[in-house]
This record gives sequence, C-alpha cells and structure tokens, in this order.
Amino acid sequence: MTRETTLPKIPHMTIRLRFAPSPTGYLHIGGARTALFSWLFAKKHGGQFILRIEDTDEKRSVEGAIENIMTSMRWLGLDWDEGPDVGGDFDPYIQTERAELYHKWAHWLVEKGHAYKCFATAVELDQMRQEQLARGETPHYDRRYRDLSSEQVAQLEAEGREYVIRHKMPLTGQTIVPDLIRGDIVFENEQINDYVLFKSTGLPTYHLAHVIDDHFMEISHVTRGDEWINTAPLHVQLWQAFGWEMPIYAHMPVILNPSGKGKLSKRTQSFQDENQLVLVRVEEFQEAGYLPTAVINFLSNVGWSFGDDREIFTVAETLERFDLKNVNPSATKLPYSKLDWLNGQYIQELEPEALAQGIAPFLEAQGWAVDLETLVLVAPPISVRLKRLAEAVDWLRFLYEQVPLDVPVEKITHKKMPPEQARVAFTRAHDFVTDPASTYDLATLTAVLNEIGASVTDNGAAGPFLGTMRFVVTGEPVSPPLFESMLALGRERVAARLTQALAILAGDS
RNA sequence: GCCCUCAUCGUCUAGGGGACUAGGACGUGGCCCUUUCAAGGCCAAAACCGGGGUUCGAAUCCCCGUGAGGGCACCA
Repeated sequence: MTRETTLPKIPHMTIRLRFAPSPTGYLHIGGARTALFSWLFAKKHGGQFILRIEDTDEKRSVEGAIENIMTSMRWLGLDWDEGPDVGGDFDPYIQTERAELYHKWAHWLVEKGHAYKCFATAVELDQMRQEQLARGETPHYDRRYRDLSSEQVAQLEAEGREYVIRHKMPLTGQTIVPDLIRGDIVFENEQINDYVLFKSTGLPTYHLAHVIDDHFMEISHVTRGDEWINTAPLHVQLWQAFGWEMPIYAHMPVILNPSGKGKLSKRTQSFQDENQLVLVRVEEFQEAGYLPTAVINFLSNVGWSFGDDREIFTVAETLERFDLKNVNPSATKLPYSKLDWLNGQYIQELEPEALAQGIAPFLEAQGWAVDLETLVLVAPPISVRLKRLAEAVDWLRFLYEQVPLDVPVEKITHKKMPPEQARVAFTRAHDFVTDPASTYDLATLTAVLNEIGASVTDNGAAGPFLGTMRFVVTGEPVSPPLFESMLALGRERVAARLTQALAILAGDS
C-alpha cells in the first residue's frame, strides 16, 4: 500500500509517547494492545513512555478506574517513565488537575479568532436538532453564534449567559491528516463541524486537551484508536492555530468484537465458548491464569507481525524490529485459540518452582492448604496439560479433596483384569506401599507397578492395571501421570485408597 | 443519509509488479507415539471479495462496485 505522507522526517530529538486512557472503567485488551505498541516504540528508541489520565468528562469517571488501569498495565510489564503516581517533569498527569492551562489556551484561541463563544443552551440545541430532523436533515450545529459581533458577545456575557468555546473551522479548502500507518488522509473542511473545545463546565473536551497536553508534554508520536481519524482534521487545525509543531499521528487499527458486530469495547462481555475463554478485561486474563509474557507475545502478533514465520518471541526480540510504520491498518478479531496455545507453550517453559508459585494462588483460592514442596513435585507433570494456570485446580483436586471411592466393581476391574486378578494386583500394590522397607520414589514405583501390572494380565501388558490403579488413587479416569500422583499423595493416603478398593472387590465376591 | 478507513485460508498473518504450483501459526481432520488426558512428530484440507483497467507480466498499482468497521455529542 502507498504510504505517501507529508510527515516530517525528523520531527523531534527525543521519542516520547503516551498512553492516555479515560478512567471510565477497567483496562480492556484492545487498550492494552494500543498501550503495548506505544510502549514498544518508545522503548525501542530509548524514549519515554508516559501515562496520562484523560478525565475531563467528570460524569463518566469511575471510582477505582485509574487504579485498575495502572495495575493491569504493570501486570503486563508496561511500565511508564512519567505518570500520575510516579510524577515527572511535566506534572501533573491527570487532566482535571491541569484545568487552568486549558482555560488559558481556549481563551487564547478566541482572542486570536480561531474559536468563538457559543451561548446556545441545551434546550436551544435540542430544538435546533428537532427542526433539522423535521426537515429531513442530519442534525448538526448550525454555527448560529459563530459570527456574532463583539458587542453581541459582550451583551450575552453581561446577561450572565453560559457559553462553550467552539472551534472556528475553515468553511472551504481541505485539511490533510498525515497518519504514520495509513499515509495522508484528506478531508474537505466543509464536512467538519465547529466542535466544542471548552465546555461550560470549565473543562476542555478531548480535542483541545490532548493537543495542549501533547504539546507541553513534548509528545513526539500520538498513538490512539482509529475512531479518532474523523476528528483528526480538527486536531490538525488546532496545531496550526496554536502555531505548535504537530506530533506524528498513528491511528491504531480497532479490535473487533469477538462475539458479533462492531468493535470491542468496555461494554463487550467476556464469555466461554466450548472450552475457549473469550476475555475482555486485562484483569480477567490474569484471573484465568494467562501469563503476562504470553499475553504480550500474543498481542504483539495482532496488527503487527514479528516476521520470519515466528510465533514465539521475547519482548527484547520484538524491540529489535518493532516499528509503528509496519502496523497493519485493518480491523481484526483476536485469535483467542492462539492465545491458549501460546500460553500453554509459555507454561511448559516455566521452571518447576516458578510454575508451582504461579499455580499456588489458584489452589489457595479454593481454600486448599498448599504445600509448595509437593506442588513442585506435581506441577511439572501437569504443565504440559495446561492452557491456563487456573486449570491446575481440576488436575490437582485429588490431592486436596478426597474423592470418595464409592463405585461399582466394574470401575476398578478390566476385561483383561477380572476381579480375582485385580485383587491380587491391588493387594501386592498395597503390600508394597505399606512396607516400611520399600523405597517410595518415582523409579521404584514405576518398576514395581509395571511389574505387578504385567504379571496380572494374560498378555503381560500393564495397561489395564495402571488404568484402574489411576482410578483408585485419584478417583478420576483422567488425572496427572499415575506415579507422580502417588508420590504426591504419599504412602498413607494411597494405602487407604487401596484398602477401599480391596473392600469393593471383596464385597463383589 | 453524509464523510473516513479497511479488504490474503475459519482466525491471526507473510507478501510493497516477475522469487507465488500464494509461505507460517492457531484451529480442524488423519496417522505415529502413549498407563488416562495432554504434549510431541509426520501428513492433509483450507485464502488473494467481484468487475474493469495499467503492464510483456498484478495478491501487489489505478478506478468502480460490494462487504466490513469507524465518525457525524458541552463522550473520550
């Protein structure tokens, strides 16, 4: 695709990017992807990554949202050099704390003739829209206060009328929006409204606030969702009106709603489809047992590609080749099944101790008393079975909850191992386990049980015995590897299970 | 309705005129391995949205359709 652009070659000495969420809720996975790409680009160039909170809509601000966003970002490893909590040279990093700045520059625009005061009341605007609708027109602000004389403005102000400040958009000509990812985008000025820059609440709208902040915070690249493309010509006009050097804009492709139409948003609900989790909030990924490294790897390959036909790579490797210019502009769904695979790969690579520590919180959440030493023993055998750490709960339930062995005899026998032979086999196993002189380790267990199993069937195959043994020991037909499970359970508990099995067999005969 | 963006296997993607019988990954199916379930190995099916151009040559460039997404707030 063409990337014709009017972008300046070297616009800034230092690379500075910001992630600027509004605190209207939790951080969702799409926001995290935007943050990641911004973070990667800043880090790649040895620049700074800044967190700024855009809370100029007081009505929509949600308690705890800032905390949630920061917690989620830190979990992912997206640390910031400047921000509300860590401070920085351009403090404060919360927009409501910068109100005077916006007030000053909004009025500067009015003085210079780039903006004007609009005294329309809510009622008046509503009536205007109704009339337009009645005429079959698309509702739009009709610029009724744009050309007031200074006397008229003074008169209305003297009456104490409230006003907003609107941008005085050129009525003719074009505005070019240079976009790093798409190239130049051309807009007809007549299509652009006189947007509100400064609200009657005394706070700016996004349009004004971001330009002022990005200027004074010396931001070099503005990364944001592509829902901003349509208002970008306004932003270009503002940069020109202020006479400030414009940063490079890069509009990130949207992530589509996995469950249907539209884009993924904070309203999107997480759900489970078969065994596939489809998650939205970043914190949910943590709760489900995804590793932050896997999530980052996953996100890196959506809308951008590592290349070389490689799917698994480290952040350090990504840093070597990441570039915003190579971001794919098309909207995309998240390939959740790939995340499960990736996460499984990352889990397999974990050292036993790290794996045990990762799993422990999920077990403890069940109210189970977790012993890390035992966990280090059983965690590696199940690591290859896990897509998500939370699944360890089901695999290890037999360790923490006694699954009652209250089953018909068919469950602990086999057509190649009828009750009489089963009794012999389980008795021998019981004798071994309860013999204080026997060695209770993996190698011995393997040798002894295989030998018992082979001796008991006609064709010398240990399979039937080991299968029933698994059921006896864990109470489940599917479990972690048998010998490791027996080891983790310990001699006493295994012996008790075998005693129960023998009782069932005795009851049958 | 108007404006803007985008368009390669089911999904995520590689691809910047000839290296394309279009590559990789996930997922799916089959085989192997196997004490369950997995993992692993091998194999297979699977795509350039349609139509016009430009060119010796187009998945790649242009135009028109179509589809998808976004915007048209005193929300960001």
